[in-house]
Amino acid sequence: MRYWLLKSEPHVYSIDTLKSQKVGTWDGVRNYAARNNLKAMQKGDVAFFYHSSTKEVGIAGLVTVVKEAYPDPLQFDTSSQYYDPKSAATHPRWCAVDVRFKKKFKNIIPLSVLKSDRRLSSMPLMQRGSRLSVQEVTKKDFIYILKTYA
DNA sequence: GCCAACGTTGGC
DNA sequence: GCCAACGTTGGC
Repeated sequence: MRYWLLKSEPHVYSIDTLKSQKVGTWDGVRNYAARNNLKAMQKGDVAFFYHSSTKEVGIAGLVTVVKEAYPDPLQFDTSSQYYDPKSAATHPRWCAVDVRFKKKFKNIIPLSVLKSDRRLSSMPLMQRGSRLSVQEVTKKDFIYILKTYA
């Protein structure tokens, strides 16, 4: 079992949206490193739902992976902003996973709080310029964050 | 295959 | 809105 962090801009897709859907599709990832992480996710893995580019930047809650990587339908949808003309149906370039809502924290765990915790300084999230939207989190860091801040 | 230009991400 | 970081594109 592995642990992850999934970034989303809440005005596009928020934890509240997922909560009302119960199960949602994590699609639109168009970065190879992030995609490779999506592919590595397994059913039952747990991930932080992270809100980016918003007033309250930070970890909003928890999700579980319910469907492992499959071709992201949006890459073939010419009306989607995620359409990729270079992706062939026979060799899809991008993938999506399905996640189930697990928990919304009472309060978002702010990025600023995580950054001020020296124990977490090695997390990719803390590195300047780290833009990866799908990151792996070590078990140790994941449990520590849950216990300490959630 | 190099590398400059350009685009995007995302915190602040 | 600024700007640093970094991925992608495309000319050569």
